[in-house]
Amino acid sequence: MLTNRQLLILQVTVDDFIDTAQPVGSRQLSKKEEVPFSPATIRNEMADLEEMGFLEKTHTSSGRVPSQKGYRYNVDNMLTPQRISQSEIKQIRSIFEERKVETEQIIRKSAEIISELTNYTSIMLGLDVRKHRVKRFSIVPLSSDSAVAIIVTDSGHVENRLFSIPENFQASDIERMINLINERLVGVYLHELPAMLEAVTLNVLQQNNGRLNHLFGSLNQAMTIEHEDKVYYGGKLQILNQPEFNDVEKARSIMNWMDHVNQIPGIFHLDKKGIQIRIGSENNDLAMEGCSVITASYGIGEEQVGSIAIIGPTRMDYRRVVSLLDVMSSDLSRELSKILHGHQG
Amino acid sequence: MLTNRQLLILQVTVDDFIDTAQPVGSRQLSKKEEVPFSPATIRNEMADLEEMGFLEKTHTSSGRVPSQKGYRYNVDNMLTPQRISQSEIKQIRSIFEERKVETEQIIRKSAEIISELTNYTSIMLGLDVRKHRVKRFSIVPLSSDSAVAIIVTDSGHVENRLFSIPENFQASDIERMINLINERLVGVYLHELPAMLEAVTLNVLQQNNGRLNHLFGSLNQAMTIEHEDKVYYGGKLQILNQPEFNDVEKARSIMNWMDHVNQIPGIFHLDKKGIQIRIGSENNDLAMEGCSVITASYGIGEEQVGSIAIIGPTRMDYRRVVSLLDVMSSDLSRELSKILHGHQG
DNA sequence: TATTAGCACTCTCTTTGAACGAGTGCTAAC
DNA sequence: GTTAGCACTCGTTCAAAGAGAGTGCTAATA
Repeated sequence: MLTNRQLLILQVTVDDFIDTAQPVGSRQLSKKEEVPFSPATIRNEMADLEEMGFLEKTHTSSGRVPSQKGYRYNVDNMLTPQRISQSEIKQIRSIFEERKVETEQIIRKSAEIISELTNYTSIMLGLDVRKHRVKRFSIVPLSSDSAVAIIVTDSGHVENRLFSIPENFQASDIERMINLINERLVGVYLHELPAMLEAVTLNVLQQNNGRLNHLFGSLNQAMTIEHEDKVYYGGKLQILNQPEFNDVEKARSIMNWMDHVNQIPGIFHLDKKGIQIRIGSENNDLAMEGCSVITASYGIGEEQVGSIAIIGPTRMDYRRVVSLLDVMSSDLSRELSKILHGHQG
Repeated sequence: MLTNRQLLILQVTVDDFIDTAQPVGSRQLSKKEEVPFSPATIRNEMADLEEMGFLEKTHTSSGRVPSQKGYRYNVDNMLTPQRISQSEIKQIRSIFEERKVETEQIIRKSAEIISELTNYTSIMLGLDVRKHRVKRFSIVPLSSDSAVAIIVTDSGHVENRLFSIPENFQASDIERMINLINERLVGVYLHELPAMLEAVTLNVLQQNNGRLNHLFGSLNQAMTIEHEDKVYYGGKLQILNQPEFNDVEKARSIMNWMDHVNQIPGIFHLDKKGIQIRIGSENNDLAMEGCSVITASYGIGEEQVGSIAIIGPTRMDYRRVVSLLDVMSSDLSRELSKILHGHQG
């Protein structure tokens, strides 16, 4: 479809614009070693590329700028991986150095480091607690009418909920409840928990334990509270360094988007494994006009447990970011498998 | 010190500038009903006020703008409380309507609402967990070499820490440990916990329980991890609406300040009760040049347990914010006392 | 004596137009 | 097929000019 020369010119134009943020002119391009053509030739090719929709002009006599389609083509067909230097790999590995067992710490630090390496803002989704399994359930009464339910998962995560105790229940009732739940619900996935709890409640009712029924009812209510995904940001303000966000209005809308990113379906809950790139309007959000999001997922074995996102202008260094995310996600997968399988096994 | 007329002119100038963000001129002032003087008179008075340091000019022939000293004087001597409308009070009360028992929810919502009411950014410090008391301590082993320690406080807050189990310890050892700790440390303040745990460890050692000693050592280590204050933001982007933050550089530095506010001593850990106002450089931070912070503390009984901060430009509506914070903090104090005393009693 | 009107002056902001530079499209020459 | 040349377009920068808002000072006024 594109001639080799067009390919070259598109590539160099995109690279140059990513680098300088300035529209690329034909004269300027022809000065580069990689481009052994005269400005006039380049102009002709650029005109063709523009006609095909890969390049755009900001005004009649300006240089060219890659269009969204141009970036897309570049990303799909011309993206050679960038070599990640040893020192950068070392920096990534340093995340796991401290023998941290707390996955939250690891994720937090990962977000920081990937942001430092890319100079873009990163957002990481915390491990999806709903995929953890119940290890131990317990209840601590606080007063005569309230108690806190605690669930420890096999990964060491602790969830807790306050719930109220109906009148006339005593410690012994609660003791029985704890036992009932631990008997039946250990090993259950957290996302199955509300349903399973419901089932246990029903069972209790059938066995004529009518008394306990109220207690279970109250607990059920507390447990159904939705869990909001926890997100960790790295270099939240990096995005403001990009010249395209020099406008406060633009900056505000992107910051706002970032603050609500966990409520946006499809950003993190990827169906596909691996790395995904959304350019400009592909994000389906006006606030993200001019922004690209690159997401990578990592997992334990075949199961995908989390994802990383990098936010930048469409004029983003896709090559570098993709390569870095590649290293990062596979390292994360490996290390988390070690840590969590250790616990599970 | 100031004549009544000067006082009036200062007041009106401050109010007008707070409202419009434009330098206030003599002609403009003389048009107002409250100011029955000619522009020339006003000019004379303004010149005097400038000489005294209460007003400033942005350039030789501009109108006047309150100086930091001007705001300070206004705040200290001329701040009449603003009446808070019934509907606003209703809005504040709505925080407590849902019979939430989870203090975190209450604080989160408070941050939102105070920000909505003021149109400034709010920051709230979560209840200081170190002032809670241990209600129950427990340990859940995750694998042969790790376990999670869980502390439930009298307020229903749950703290947890992963720690590693040295070799050759069994469930029975851990059982003994839990019992030892629960025997001695229930009722202890969380901030005393590390020291108390240390004491228990020593005691264990003296009683020739040398074996358990290692286990305690590992736990101690995990428990000393510093607790970072949890902060909740309301309307984080409100500050960007203010014209003084139209500059991205300025916006970045204030956002950065906000992100690290919990590491700044003296913002939240007030010694004084009540409402405090820091204007511009009184915040001791270059990033906060041109910003004011108003903090209010709330508490349970005599004990101060948390605080609210409102961030805005120095050109902030002090009158309104102070009045709102007043209502808010006393409401919070009252409701939290109800909830937490309920548990403690 | 306190207040005000009048006036010259200052400074910012906006508009205007000219000069400049970078880039384009087209045509003709290579 | 490629390139040199040329007229043209558009954005940017700069200086000058004018408008507008405000000031300080002085003299007139109540």
